[in-house]
Amino acid sequence: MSWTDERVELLKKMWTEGQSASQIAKELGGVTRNAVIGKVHRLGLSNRAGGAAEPAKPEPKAKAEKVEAKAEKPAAQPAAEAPEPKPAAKPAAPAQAAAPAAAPARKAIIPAGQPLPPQPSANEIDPAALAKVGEIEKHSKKLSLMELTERTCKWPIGDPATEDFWFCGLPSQAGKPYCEAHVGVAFQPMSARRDRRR
DNA sequence: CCCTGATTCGC
DNA sequence: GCGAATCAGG
Repeated sequence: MSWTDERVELLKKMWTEGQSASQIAKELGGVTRNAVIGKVHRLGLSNRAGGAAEPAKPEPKAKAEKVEAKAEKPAAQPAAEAPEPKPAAKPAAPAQAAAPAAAPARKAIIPAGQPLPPQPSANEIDPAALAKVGEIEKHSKKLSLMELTERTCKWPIGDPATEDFWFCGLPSQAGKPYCEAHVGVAFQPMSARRDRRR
C-alpha cells in the first residue's frame, strides 16, 4: 500500500481526532502502526495540535542516545502554541478520593426507572474531562455487554433499561477498565458533593 | 502482557 | 519517503 492522498487525508483526520496510531493503521489497512507513526512524523503533525492537545512539553526530547554519529539539526521549529483546554494534571487520588461513578460489569438486570449508573452530574466533574468524554462518546464502539473484553472501555452509556444502551468500547489502557476519557471522569479527586446529601 | 508514541536507519 | 526494529514509557 502507498500513501495516496485519500489515505493521507484519513490519516490526518483520525490523528487529529486523537485516534491512536494502531487504530488508524487498522482502519487504513495494509500498514502497521509504525508506518502510521512514521508518516505522521514525516507530515510534521506529530504534535496533535488543532483541537485538544497535551500539556506543554518543554522537554527537548532526547531518548535514544546510543549511537551518536549524526550532526544535530539547528532547525528550531517555532511550533505554534495551541491553546490547551485540558490541564490534565490529576491529583491521582492519593488515599481516599476516587469515587468510581459507575460500576463496570454490572448485571444486565436493571429495573426501569432507576437512577442511572454513570452519567456523572456535570456539576461535580472537571469540565475539561467532561468535554473530552462528550467528544469520544460520539464515536464510541457501542459494544454490547458480551462484546466487552479485558481491553475495552467498560463505561456504560445510555439507559440500561432501553435499547439505547451500550458500552464505550474504546481501547482501554492496560489494567484500567475504562478508556482515557472515562478514566478521567470516573476517578475524581473528591469534590463538593457532600453538601448534597439527602 | 497489553498498549502508547518516538526515533533510528537500511532500504 | 518508507517502515521494521527498537526505544521509552503507561
